[in-house]
Amino acid sequence: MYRTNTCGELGLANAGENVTLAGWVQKVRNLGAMTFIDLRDRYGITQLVVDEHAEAELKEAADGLGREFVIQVKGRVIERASKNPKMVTGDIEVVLSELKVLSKADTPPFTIEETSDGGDDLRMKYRYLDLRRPPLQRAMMLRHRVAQAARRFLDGEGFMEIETPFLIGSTPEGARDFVVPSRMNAGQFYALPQSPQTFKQLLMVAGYDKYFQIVRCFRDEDLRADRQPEFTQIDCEMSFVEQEDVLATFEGMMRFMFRETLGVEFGAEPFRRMSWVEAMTKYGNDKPDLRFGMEIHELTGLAKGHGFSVFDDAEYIGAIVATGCGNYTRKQIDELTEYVKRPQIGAKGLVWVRLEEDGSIKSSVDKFYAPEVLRAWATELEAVAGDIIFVVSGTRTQSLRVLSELRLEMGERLGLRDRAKFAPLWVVDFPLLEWDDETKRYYAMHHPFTSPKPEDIPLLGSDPGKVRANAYDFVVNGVEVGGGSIRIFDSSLQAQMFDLLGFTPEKAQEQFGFLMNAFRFGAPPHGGIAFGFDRLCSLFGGADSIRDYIAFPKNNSGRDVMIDAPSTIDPEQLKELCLEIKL
RNA sequence: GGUGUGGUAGUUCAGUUGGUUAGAAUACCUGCCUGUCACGCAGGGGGUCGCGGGUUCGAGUCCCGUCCAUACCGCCA
Repeated sequence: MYRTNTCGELGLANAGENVTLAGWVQKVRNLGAMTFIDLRDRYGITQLVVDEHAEAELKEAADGLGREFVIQVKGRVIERASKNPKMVTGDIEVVLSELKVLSKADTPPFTIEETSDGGDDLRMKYRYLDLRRPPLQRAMMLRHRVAQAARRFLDGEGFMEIETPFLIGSTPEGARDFVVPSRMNAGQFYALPQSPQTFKQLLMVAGYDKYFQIVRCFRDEDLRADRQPEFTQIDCEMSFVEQEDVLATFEGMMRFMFRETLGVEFGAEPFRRMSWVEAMTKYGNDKPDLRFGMEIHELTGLAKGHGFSVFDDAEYIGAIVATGCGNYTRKQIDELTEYVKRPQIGAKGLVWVRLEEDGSIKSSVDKFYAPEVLRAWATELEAVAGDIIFVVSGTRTQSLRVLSELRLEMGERLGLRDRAKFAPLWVVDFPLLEWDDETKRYYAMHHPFTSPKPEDIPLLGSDPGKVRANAYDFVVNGVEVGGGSIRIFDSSLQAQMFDLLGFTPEKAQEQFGFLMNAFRFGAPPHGGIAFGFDRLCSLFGGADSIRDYIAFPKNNSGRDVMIDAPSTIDPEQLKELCLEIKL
């Protein structure tokens, strides 16, 4: 037996016991006649002591230890002479009688501590060392708990966990596929799934009316802090349901998971709902952060026609109110102006109106607007003395985007985006289609199997851009945590959708024939949702990046710097696959 | 594909207007130390200043190119 106890569990109650411990050497403190060793495993740290009574051999063994050596020790638990209240095991220590080195260790390239001295790149290269650190261990534990909570809830609701294949066919719609060459079918390729979408729909046809899977998905697109080429979804689908049934079920799941993993309760009120149009109009964004207000208001009517050509020529003029920021200095305003003028945001400028405490009004456009006009803006915006109004103009789309970014930045500056606070939201009534100017065609905003709202079906022929979908996103704190839809289960409606999306019947048959064929054999009405599991974990953990919640993530260029992948392959392998590389 | 930021000791960073032998902290090694827990004290070793080119009497520092990392934009049905 390698150990009788872990390094996190011994306390005063164990005093006097003879124990065997094993773990990694965190730190050796040699005081001359006595030596302290911090022994670490994933449960905690226990202090070992080699005292003045120790035999020379033991003393020597202790002095020969280095950081991260793996050792096994035997000794007796005693109450400490000087306790450490900062440690869980700080009341006791283990007086050693035996010490055995199980495995020596090179000096690690960075410190294995709560806060490491290593940079991101280095820690990624030695990920297995970084994973020894408490923050990463907490993250992995949180991920485990989130997964188990989801499984417990779904199992309790009668959902079955069913696996779907990773080697599937490529579909050109949507994100780029990762492809895998087939040796046995020379010249042909599998693709890795971007999601198990079509398979879960086939499972519905097969009669497994409540399915879920915590499943890896693959997308060959550029990375972000919250985007990895392989990521995990909690993928769910149900039959004989309408949108309300799906929302009710998964609102329940989210409440359960927040309660189980964080102890957060949301009260009896149902989660807030907002149409896509409302989200875009009031927040400039389809995933609004509702931890704070600061809604966008349109000023086009009030601000146009006063001789200020920037506004007079604009398609849209909109504003937000920063409460209590009327004392902003020129420097602070300039900073914000620079912020919104950055190329990623792309504002042309930022107009401000300050409502002074004495009732007067100052603005950057005083030349063009009389105080009464500015006061009318303030009334429209419900701004009061001490507030500042920021106004942005341009095209509607661009201005809303700028206002959205400005709102989030102001929320950040004013400390309104509290990580301990959670604002859940369903965004509903998404448009079914999105027009693309470049290719002059409609694309499915969600995916081509999303059903239109029944009352909007007549518009499919006349004004497809106006058709709303039975699609919904689950948003928390401005993060899109999940999304789904009620699917089309009627072959003729599906054919109409493919036609709208520019598929010829032959092309549709070629790519999605398996699904359409299946629908001919009795398809139940169905719908579902998928949650971004990594994002849920980072949301629960209060982090912006999902990388800390993935044991072995890829870096910004999609590389695994630890195993150095991707890499070239052997010419023999290429030959077997009938592939030739031309760069 | 694009924009910003960064690359100097094992590690995290500083390095002035271009100027003597490139520094600090930490880690590592040696010695001392009986209550440490960020142990302490004394000493020591450790550098292709990412790489390539250019300007200059002289480049870590300026210029050009390139590679790597990172955040974002495009992209992500």
